[in-house]
Formats: sequence, C-alpha cells, structure tokens
Amino acid sequence: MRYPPVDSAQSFPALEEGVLARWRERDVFHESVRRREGATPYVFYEGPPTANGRPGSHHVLSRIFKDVFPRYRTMRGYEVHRKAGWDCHGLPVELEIERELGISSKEDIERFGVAEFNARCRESVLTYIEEWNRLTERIGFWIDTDDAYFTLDNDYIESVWWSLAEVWKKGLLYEGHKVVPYCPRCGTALSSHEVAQGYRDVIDPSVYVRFPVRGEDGVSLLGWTTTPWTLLSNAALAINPEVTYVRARLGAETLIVAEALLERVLGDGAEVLARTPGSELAGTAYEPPFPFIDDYGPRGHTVLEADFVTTDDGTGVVHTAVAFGEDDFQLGERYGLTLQNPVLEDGKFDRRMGPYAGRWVKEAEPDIVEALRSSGRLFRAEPYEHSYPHCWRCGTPLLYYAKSSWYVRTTAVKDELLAANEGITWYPEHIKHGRFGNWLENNVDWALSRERYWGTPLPVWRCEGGHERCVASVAELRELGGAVPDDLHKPYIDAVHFPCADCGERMTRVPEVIDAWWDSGSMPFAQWHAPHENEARFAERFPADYICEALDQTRGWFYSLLAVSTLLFGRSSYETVLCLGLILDPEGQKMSKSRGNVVVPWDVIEAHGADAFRWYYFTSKQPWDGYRFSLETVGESVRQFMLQLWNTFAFHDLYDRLRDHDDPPESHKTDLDRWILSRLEGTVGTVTERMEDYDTTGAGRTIAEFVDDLSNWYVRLSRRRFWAGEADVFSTLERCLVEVSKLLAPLTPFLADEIYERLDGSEPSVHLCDWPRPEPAARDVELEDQMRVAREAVELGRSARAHAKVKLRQPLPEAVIVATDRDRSAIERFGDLVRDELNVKALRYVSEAEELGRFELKANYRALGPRFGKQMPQVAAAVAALDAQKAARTLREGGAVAVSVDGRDYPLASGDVQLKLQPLEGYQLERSGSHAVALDLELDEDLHREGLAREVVHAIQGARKSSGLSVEDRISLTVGGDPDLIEAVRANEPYVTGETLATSLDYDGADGAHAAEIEGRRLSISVRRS
RNA sequence: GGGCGAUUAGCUCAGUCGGUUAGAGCGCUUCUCUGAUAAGGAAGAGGUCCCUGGUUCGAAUCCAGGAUCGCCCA
Repeated sequence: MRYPPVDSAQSFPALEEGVLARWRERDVFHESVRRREGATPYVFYEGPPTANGRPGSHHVLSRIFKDVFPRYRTMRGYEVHRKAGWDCHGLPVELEIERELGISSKEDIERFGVAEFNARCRESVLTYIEEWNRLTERIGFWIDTDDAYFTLDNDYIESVWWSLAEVWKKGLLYEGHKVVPYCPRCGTALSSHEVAQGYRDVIDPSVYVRFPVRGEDGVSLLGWTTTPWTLLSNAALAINPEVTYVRARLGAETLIVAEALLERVLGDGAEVLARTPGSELAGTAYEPPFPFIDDYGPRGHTVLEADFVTTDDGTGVVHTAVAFGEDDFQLGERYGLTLQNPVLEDGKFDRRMGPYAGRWVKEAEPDIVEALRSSGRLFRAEPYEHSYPHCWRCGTPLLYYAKSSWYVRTTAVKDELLAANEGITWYPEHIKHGRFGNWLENNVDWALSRERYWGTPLPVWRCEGGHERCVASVAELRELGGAVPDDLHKPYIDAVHFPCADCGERMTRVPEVIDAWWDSGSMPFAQWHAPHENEARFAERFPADYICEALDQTRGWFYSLLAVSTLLFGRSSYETVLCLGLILDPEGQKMSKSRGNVVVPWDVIEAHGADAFRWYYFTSKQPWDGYRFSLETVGESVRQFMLQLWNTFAFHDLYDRLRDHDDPPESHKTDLDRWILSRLEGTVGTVTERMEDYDTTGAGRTIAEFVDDLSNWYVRLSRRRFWAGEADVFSTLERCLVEVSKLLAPLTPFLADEIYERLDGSEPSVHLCDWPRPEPAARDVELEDQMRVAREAVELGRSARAHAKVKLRQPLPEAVIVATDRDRSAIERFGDLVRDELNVKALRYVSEAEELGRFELKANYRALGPRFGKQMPQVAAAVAALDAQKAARTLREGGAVAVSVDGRDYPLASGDVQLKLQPLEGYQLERSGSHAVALDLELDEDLHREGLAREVVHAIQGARKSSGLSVEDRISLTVGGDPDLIEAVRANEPYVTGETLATSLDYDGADGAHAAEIEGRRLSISVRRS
C-alpha cells in the first residue's frame, strides 16, 4: 500500500499542507479548469480587495464563499474561470502614504511632488499582496492569482476611459455646481455610497437663536440649527407657509415659533399673543447674528418660504446658509440669494470672518456659541445626539459644501436600474426589495470626481474656449495630437495637451481623478481590457452567474457593478449575488484592532486547519446572519464533524489492511448495506439541491447527518463483518466514503481530497471528478423508514435498561415489543440487529398491549383540524371518549370508527387519531407513541454466567489495550481468581477466546499482570502475544 | 426620525403548511458502552419561544403595537 496507516490522531493542518503540495505538483486547479474547456461557462467575478492591509478573518469568509460554488459548478461540468483582481486606487492608499510621509494636506502633497507621491502609492497598494496570495492558497481559494487584473494598469484605465466616454456620449457625464458631502481634510467631495459608509453617532451642539425682527423692538424669530458654525454665514430664515406660527410672550420678549413646537421650545410659561400662517411671515426682515457678510442680495436676511421645513424638531424656523446644505442651496437659487462661501477648501474660515478667520469650522463652534451667548442672541444651547456622516477613511466630519464636481446622471437610468435588479437573485432574498431596492428607489446622481492624485484620471480635456472632449482610448488621444505618457496617472497625463477640434485652442485635462468605485464597477470589461482587446472573451463572460461579498457592499460594489453595466449595457452584470454578514466576537461586538478582539486567520489555520475554518463558516449558520466568531467555535466543528469522518475512514483503513484482498466478494448485500446506500442516495439528492440553491448550510448539515449515520450506526453495527473481512461491507463503506468525499469536495477540499486519494485515487484529485450522479434505483424509502422504526425500538430498549439499572452487558431473556403491524414488520426485518443492540435472547411481539398498559386515543389535530375547524374541541373530546382498545383494533383492521359531534356521526380513519400507550405500574417499559418496548428482567444461572463472561471479556480487552497489543494480535490468555468467574468463563469458553483472539486459555493465573473486580469478585488476567 | 433584519435552554443554533408534550450540539451531573473514535448511548438539571394585544378551534410560527440589538439611510 502506498500510504502509511491512517492516524486517528492526525493533525489536520499538517494533512492540509500535504494536500496543498499535491495540488501544486499535479497542477490540480488549472487542470480542473482545462478539463472543462468548451463546456457551458459558469461566470464568476472577483470583487477586488485592496492589498494595502493584511487579510483578516472576514476576508476568509468572503473568499471561501467565492470558492465553494465555482468548485461545485466545475464538478457539475461547467467551465469556471476565476480571474483574481486587485483594487489599487483611492483615498485609503493616499492616506496611508500621507501617514508614512508625516504629511496631512494637499499642499503638502503638491510640495512633496505628485509624481513621487503616486509612485509611493503604486508601491503601497501591493504591500501585502504576497500575504494575500499565501492565505488565498492556504484556505483553498482557487483563483488565478497569476493572471490577476490590477485597476492601476494602463490597460485597465483605458477600459475605464472607454466606459466614461460612452457615458459622455449619452450626455450623462456632467459637471455641476451642487452642495456635496465634502471632506475638508482630504479636500475632496465624496459619493453618496462613500458617505453611506461613514455615519457615526455624535453629539453636536444644538442652538436656539434669536433673530430680532427689524423695526419691532423685543420681537425675535427663534431659529434652530445643529451646525452653529454655519450661523456665521446666515443668509436667510426659512419657514413653512402651511404651518401655523405664533407670537408668544415669554418674560419681556416676544418670540415667533411654530405653534406645534411652542410648548417643547418655550415650556408652558409662554403666553400666546397671536397666531399667523407661515405665509404671512414671509418677507419679514431680521438682524443677522453675525456682521461678517451682509451681501446676500435683495432677499438676504429675510424670511423665505420653503416646504422642506417641518415641525418634527427645532422651532419651525430654519436658519439657512446657502453654501452648506442641499436644501439651503436650492432655496438660495430660487430666491436669488448670492452664494457666499466663507469656508476654504481646507475647512477653515476665510479672511472675512474676523476672529474666526483661519480656524477649522468645527473647532470654532464652541466660541461661536459663546459669542451668541454674550451678544444675547442665544436662547438656548443643548447637546444633540444624532448620526452624522464622517469621511469613511479619515474620520473627519463631512461638510455639506457647495462646489463644482463631475457627476454621472444615474437618475436618468433609475428605471433601468430597478428593472435590472428585478432579474438578480439575491441571497438573502430580502435585500433585493429591501435594502438594495430602497437604495435604488432613492437614487441620486453619482458624484464621480475626486480632487485627488492617486486614481484613474478623468479623461476630459477642456480648452480656453470652454469646449470639452472626453477621450475613450490612448489611440484617440494620440490621434488628437497628444504625446501619451508611459504612465496614464497624474501628473504625467496632465502634461498632455492637444488643439481643440472646435476652436484650435490648447486643450488641458481637468484636474480630477475618479471615484475608485467606478474602477471596481468597470471590472467586467476592464479586467479583459475590453473593448480595446479581448472583446469576444468579455462577451462570453458577461454577465456573471455569481458574485459574493459582504453586506457592506450593498452600496459599494453591488451598486457600482449594477450602475456601470446598466449605463453601458442596459442590464445587470451579475445574476446571483450572495451577501455575507459581519464577523463579530463572541460577545457580539464588531471585531476591530482598537478593541483587540481580532482573530487572525493564521491562528485559526494553525490551530484547526483551513477545512475546519471553512466548515465552520459554511455550516454553523446562514452566512448572512453574521457570525459570533472565536478560535474555540471553529474547534467545535473539528470535533463534531471532521474527526467523526476521519475516524470512520481510519477504521476502514485499519481493517482493510488486515483483510485478505484475494477473498472473492460474496456480492450479497445485507439490508444494512442497502439501507446506508439508500441513505447515501438521498444525501446526494438533498446536497445537490441545496448547493443549487447556494445553501452550504443545508448541504453541510445534510452531509453531517449522513456521516453520523454511517459512523454510529452502519459501521458500529457492522464491526463483526469488518473483522471477518467480508468484501461487501468494505465495498459499501468505501463507496459511502468516496461519494462523501465528492460531496464534501467544494466545502472541505483538503480532507475530501485526502480521503478520495487514499480510497479511490483513479483521478489525480477528487476535484477532477464529476459530481455524484443521482441513482434513484439505490433509494429505498421504505427501508429507511423501517430502519428508523428499528432504531427507535433500540433506543426505547436502552432507555428501559437504564431505568431498570441493568447493564447492557448483562444478557436478558426477552424484550417484549408492542407495535402495530407496520412497525412490527419493520422491527422484524431488523430483528437480529435489535436483539444484539439490546442484548436480549429473544424478541416477542405483542399487538395487544393490555398486559403492559392501556391504549389512549388522541385526536390528530393536524389531520382533523382543517376538517372540523371550530368543532375541534368537541371532536377531541369525542375521540378521547371512545373505547380505546376496541377502536384501536378496528382501526388496525382497516375499519373506521365513528364519532358523534353535534348529533352527527363522522367516520374516522386510522390517520385521524393517534394511539398512545399508557404503561401500567410495575412494568419496565418505555414507550413512544403507539410503540413500546418492555424488558423481561428474569435472570437464570446461565444468563448470569453469560453476563459475567462478558464482564471478563471486557476486562481482558482492557488488558490487551493497556499491554499495547494491536487489534489483530493473537494472545495466550491466562485467568485466575474467583471461582464463580472462572466457572463463567469455562461455561462460555468459545465466546471468551473468540472475542479476545486467544489461541490458548489457562485457568491457573492466580497472579496475572492485570487485576479486575467484577461484582465484588476478583479476577487476575495475563495476556501474552502468541 | 425612516428602512431592512434579528431576538427560541448557560453558549451556538434548528424548528416544514399554524396542530396541542418546542428540539439538537456544546457545557454540567449521574450512569453506561467500546475489537476505530478526542467518539457513541441512557437519564437528569436547564425554556416567560423578547413584551403586549389581536386573528384562530389551536400561535414560537400569522397580524398590529412596543422593547432591545445590528446594519443601512436622513
């Protein structure tokens, strides 16, 4: 035999290293793809991770789910290419370099030099790529890392350019002046899906401010805001014309607020002087809180009408600063307010702002509130807790800030986005019309540009005359007369100029780069450099059948993929998407470095192995529910499932080595063989169905149940046949193990391959095998039912023994089994098995249970409920009132019994009632439903001696084991000691020698090496290898 | 404030179409079995199925409201 004996204490991590070496040597992954060349493709897209951080346990989660279904589909006969990819651009990379260089602003970067800065970014993005690749291989994620796409490659950028030019041609790429979420630290606007990632609960000051009405002494409009720093540039107040406002006297002053908020704001001490509709307040002029800017046009510092004003919180009078807030901005446009923005791009006030000039707006806030207090304008200030968006990378609170930015008009294709989503299959299903669908419904234009350095340059050139051109390729740029650099990134690309086609003026590129999410959304074509080359390959591998990422990608990659492909191709680029949940620590806390509760994947692999890691993720729960994860929980999956399977395999190996392989197979299978093969067939069916439904949890649990049946029922009950070397029992177990290894191959690819390699090995790897084909002929559902009944009888008998406190080693004369005909024939079919398991000499069947207990009749609600509805209580009572013994007999004979409800008779068939057996006092009987087992506890001398002999055998086996003999060693046996025990051995000599593999037996061993005590009698044993 | 999801034994999770005595594994206690096992079997302890109302003959399950947690949005 080629392999050393299977070690039941095998280390799985070590085993996996061996399997990895074999995969490498036999090039199994590529071979598995090659063998399916030309078959129907199953398309998988890799959502590119960023390699400028170390991979964590959550990355293992997504990577194994990316692995499992492609493996499964390959076995099902599909051609499944898996191209790896890396996300290289974006702010996080720049931030990392800023940290390294110890700089923190765009000026610093410019001073440092953009060329050098970007060179460092380029290096940085692949810092950990080696570790990523190593982990990828170690966890068995089969993906082509050698043929990966990188979003920083010129080819990739060129494809992205093409996509932008397409959007341009459709008129959907535009520059607009809008209020955008803006990170003053990074100096750039953020897209809505970036903003979505950065909400945090914060406490901001919420202030109520007096705005004195011009020409009315002691009368103020009471305004409200949670961003006091914007008060420096207060331009107007907004009220809702539909809302009723009141003038209320409080002490010496009169305040104007919305009536609905009167009490909440002013308490109950305020006296209402007058009510006015909001519309009458419009046009009221007031004194602004700060004097720095007063040029807001004719409507500046007056009350304006706006329907976005609500009375949910605040005062119903909303402070408006035109440059900071979408609503404010639009209101300003409508009323012709002059746009004044006193905040510079670095988030600091400009020179106009007196004492606040040069200060970061958020920091100046306490002083601003203080200034309001001392000027008497502050009515009240209180902390206000709300969630507010922060920059998702650097954590700076975002400002809503009016500036110009490039947009993609995704709102123009909103209906197409929604329609495309209809065609996507989501796991879990609720995301589709829930989180994702709602997101699409509320679609806003994609803020595409970033005023940064390390990213795909926006390929728009502009001339002095204001003409613009979006370039789709390097070739086009060259044709236009541009000298194309070797590197398409900034700053080199910015040096490219060409004459304007319209006016001949020199064209210069706009300075922006684009959102890295557009890069990732472009991967379906950009990974192939399509359409500039490989157009056919792209067409063939679009759209993806399957993608998979964590839930946080709903607004990330899931959206960018859908948006880009909908804009370009009018359809989704993926058909099925699996969303994974978050990884939490055992306390349900999010894992984070700062909490120190991160589980490093390498630790898991070292302790338990990659298969255990995978099995845990695949089977412990539905993957989108999230995981409470720790090293220990993974250990459980090893113990529960993998060791059980491995030991079953080790058992086979042990006895397979001992048997005579020349022995011809007798080729008659027992019912037990047929049973496990039928179970196998059922398992193949269910697992296939579950895998088709992207349900590893169901698939894995189904396999585990089967392995449990195999180990704890089939193998355990077949041990004697294994010892005897029966060919059929070996071939049955082998078939089960080999088929299980195939079913398991996508889930635990290492363990599966090891078992396959050693047991079958007709292919270089289990991963080159076809998925098990269903063989309906092997299925025997009736047999499985009957086995279930027989097992139940065994369990009842064991339970009865426990209650009677009679050890299983003590044989008993008889088990009395109460069973209906159907159950009885099931138990009879496995009579030998039941008898052996219960260690009784005989089984006796009784269908009349009078001697053991009484039948009780109960209504079967499930059957009768729909039929009788409201009358159920009466029906149940009528059933209970029947003569149970008589009714039971009638039903058993196929007759019907009648119950009377409300004066009418109804016939009941046997399925309409449940028979329950009530045991009589004094019998050792266990029951379950209509089915019971009682034990005859009467012992005669022979039985007692036999029981003793079994105890002796047990002691001898212990002696064998502690002497270090192996299971097949023959021994010379000597026993001595208590005469009763010796007598018991003499009376059962063939049994004792047979069980212990003794070739000789002597009785003069008064001082053997091993001593035992049985029922208070001393026994001395000596065993010697013969 | 709005949307989506979750809440079942000490822990991790099942629970079918609504069916009357809610299950499993781990852990704990006591037995037991062993010619493979770190395994298996039996018994025991352990439950306000988050709460309140409703629908129904019958609710862990369906509906409404609320609580708590998570994610997302404003």
